[in-house]
Amino acid sequence: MNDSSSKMGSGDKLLLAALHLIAEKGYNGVTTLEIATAAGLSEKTLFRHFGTKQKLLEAAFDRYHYAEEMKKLFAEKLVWDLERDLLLVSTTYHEIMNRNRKMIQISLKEDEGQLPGFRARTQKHPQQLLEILTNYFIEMSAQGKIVTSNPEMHAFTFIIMHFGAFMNDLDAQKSYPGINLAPFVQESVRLFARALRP
Amino acid sequence: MNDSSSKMGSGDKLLLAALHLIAEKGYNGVTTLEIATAAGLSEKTLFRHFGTKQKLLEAAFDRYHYAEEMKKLFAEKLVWDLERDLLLVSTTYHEIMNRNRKMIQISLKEDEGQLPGFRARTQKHPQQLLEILTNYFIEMSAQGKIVTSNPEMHAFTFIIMHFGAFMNDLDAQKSYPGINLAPFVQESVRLFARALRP
DNA sequence: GAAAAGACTGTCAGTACTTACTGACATATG
DNA sequence: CATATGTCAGTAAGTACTGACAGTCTTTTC
Repeated sequence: MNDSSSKMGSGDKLLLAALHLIAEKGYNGVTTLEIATAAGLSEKTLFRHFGTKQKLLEAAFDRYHYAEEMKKLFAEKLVWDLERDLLLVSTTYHEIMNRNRKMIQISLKEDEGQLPGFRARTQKHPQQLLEILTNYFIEMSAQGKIVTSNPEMHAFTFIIMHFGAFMNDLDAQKSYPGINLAPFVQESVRLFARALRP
Repeated sequence: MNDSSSKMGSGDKLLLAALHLIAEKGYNGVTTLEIATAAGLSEKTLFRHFGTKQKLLEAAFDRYHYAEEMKKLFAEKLVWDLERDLLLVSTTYHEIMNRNRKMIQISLKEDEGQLPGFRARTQKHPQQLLEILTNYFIEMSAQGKIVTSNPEMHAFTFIIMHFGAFMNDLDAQKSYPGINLAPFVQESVRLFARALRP
């Protein structure tokens, strides 16, 4: 049950345990004692490090939230081949979403009131991706390589589809347990490419 | 803040208030006093009706969970015209998901441990739909009306796409606030029909 | 190398607050 | 009278958080 390979400092052990447990049972569903025990430490140590339970969560968020600039990520990598680029976009999407998996779980469970700014940060990536993909579709359409009557809606459709798949995958108790991500990504990209071909 | 039109019985007022608040703040994030007050009643009345907080939630679930047999719903309505049928499937999907909106929010926030059987029931519809749509694609393919190399995966893709859109719409703080459901449904169906055309 | 100092942690007892839940009694409504 | 509700006071448990003290381990210093 314990991520704490013995080399980690106490602070990190606590942060990881907190992230793990809060993602699973919600902020109000976990006690500070539980978190400390899961980290293999005493409750006292938890408070010595972070002062309050709230600050512990905030610290965990600051420490383990990955936020790259996506535009740079794509600026050089797009090769203006539809299927190839869509595959790049979707795998990148799933990579980032997976890295922020726990964060996303938490922001789904807690309401905005108690976690100021939490949502905004977990939603940054999806929004950037939508912009990028919309512009990509517009340019591809101008180049005559695809047909899009509505670039933004199509970009949204593409991303929200992967968002759905990600959500389904997020939970141990998922709705569609038989389906894995990798083949889905492949097939969905193929499908989309077919839909947009001139 | 109050749904309680004066004609409702106390029991229902409480159930609705509970549903509303738990969906918003989570089971552990709401107190019995809050629920009772929101219903315009005293806490005592709450306990007289339901005994415990747990039973209140369970009662709310039993009372407000809509679970029709989807197969019957579609048996007569499908007309074997791809675009028309996909539109029917997706609008029906969104209708049912919307009716169970609060339930789904709750089952997302709480972990399985505390709500036995909750998940299973909110996931019943999606699973039935996948079956129906898969069989539909197989039959349509046999009739030569569409091309599907992988009917189940394509059915999954279609549904999970709408699931994603539903999730995005579920929250006040959604990731893509500019996009409405109705036009999305239209466009996504058109797109899908294009992708599967022979 | 021994000793002293400092940093980190555990134990334990305890406080203050919240919250699910109860019992006794009064009130209203039909 | 019967049923449904409100008020109020109170209990028992859980939980975030604190203070005092002791132990261990590492680092510094003579």
